[in-house]
Amino acid sequence: MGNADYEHYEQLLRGASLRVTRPRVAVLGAVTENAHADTETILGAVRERLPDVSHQAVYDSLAALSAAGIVRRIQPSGSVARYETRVGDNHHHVVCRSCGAIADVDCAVGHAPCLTASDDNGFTVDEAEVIYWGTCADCNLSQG
Amino acid sequence: MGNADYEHYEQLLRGASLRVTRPRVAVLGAVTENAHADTETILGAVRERLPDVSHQAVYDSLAALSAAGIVRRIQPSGSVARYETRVGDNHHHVVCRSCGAIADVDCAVGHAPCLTASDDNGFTVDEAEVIYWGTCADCNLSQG
DNA sequence: TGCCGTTTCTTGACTCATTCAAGAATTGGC
DNA sequence: GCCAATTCTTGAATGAGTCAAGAAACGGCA
Repeated sequence: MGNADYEHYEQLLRGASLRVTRPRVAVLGAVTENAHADTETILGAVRERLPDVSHQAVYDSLAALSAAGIVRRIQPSGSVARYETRVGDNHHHVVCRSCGAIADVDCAVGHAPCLTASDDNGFTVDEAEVIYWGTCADCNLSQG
Repeated sequence: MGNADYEHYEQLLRGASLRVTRPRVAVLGAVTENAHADTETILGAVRERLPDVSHQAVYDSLAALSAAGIVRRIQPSGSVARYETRVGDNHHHVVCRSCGAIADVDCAVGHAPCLTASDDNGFTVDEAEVIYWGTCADCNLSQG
């Protein structure tokens, strides 16, 4: 994580009116460099830089960053929480049923007809989340 | 749960080559009568009928029914597992961010263009799951 | 209808991601 | 630099879900 990165992360935090703390900057860096990583992986990555951060600080940072919309939290059924910094472009995810691998997918139709916010059952919808389930290339191979 | 119901559930189980046990029939009845209920609610409903079922039997039954495709398990981020018997019609769900309420939604475009199984990033996709996030009517009212 | 192997259920312990709580340290406005 | 507010550390607690071993129930077969 170079100095330019640090300044970029600091900007993102300040832009969201969040205090710039070392754990938060490190968490943001770790999520950027480890798309779709779970909390434990992020904790490990953060500790390479700040060996003494508590797991709670990482949980708190992830919660603050998620609430601010700087990172996005995803949690497919049966998985622990995972995080990514690609936000605001309404992309979706493919999840491997076999090994849990996750990859990004742009909406096949571009402007997301399924995803139009509408009024259903009295609900006011503001977001649509799509998860594609299947098998990744590696698992396809190893299973014949 | 009348006798006709019982026979219907029994048929479903046998049709999937599952043994017909009292816990399974009761679980299937409970899920049918409590769409989108979580495991604890289902356990409660089952115990009205079979006061001594173990929670493990309910977990096992739900797993067997899910694996057989008789019930569908859904688990929006931040929620515990929930179950429904409406299967095979590729419908989706709206989830209230405020109270967690869930309602069914048919795909707006009918034949689900976003949901076409395709080959992305080397993944073989076999299912697409859509969750709409928003606020339910009750929560809209109480929040102004 | 009764027997037997297999599956399922009961009981109870256990896991582990996540949350809670209290006090210490850090941040940033003044 | 100072101070109030926020965030971090430490350590315990929560709770959905899983694991394991033995008992009971299911259903194919005689």
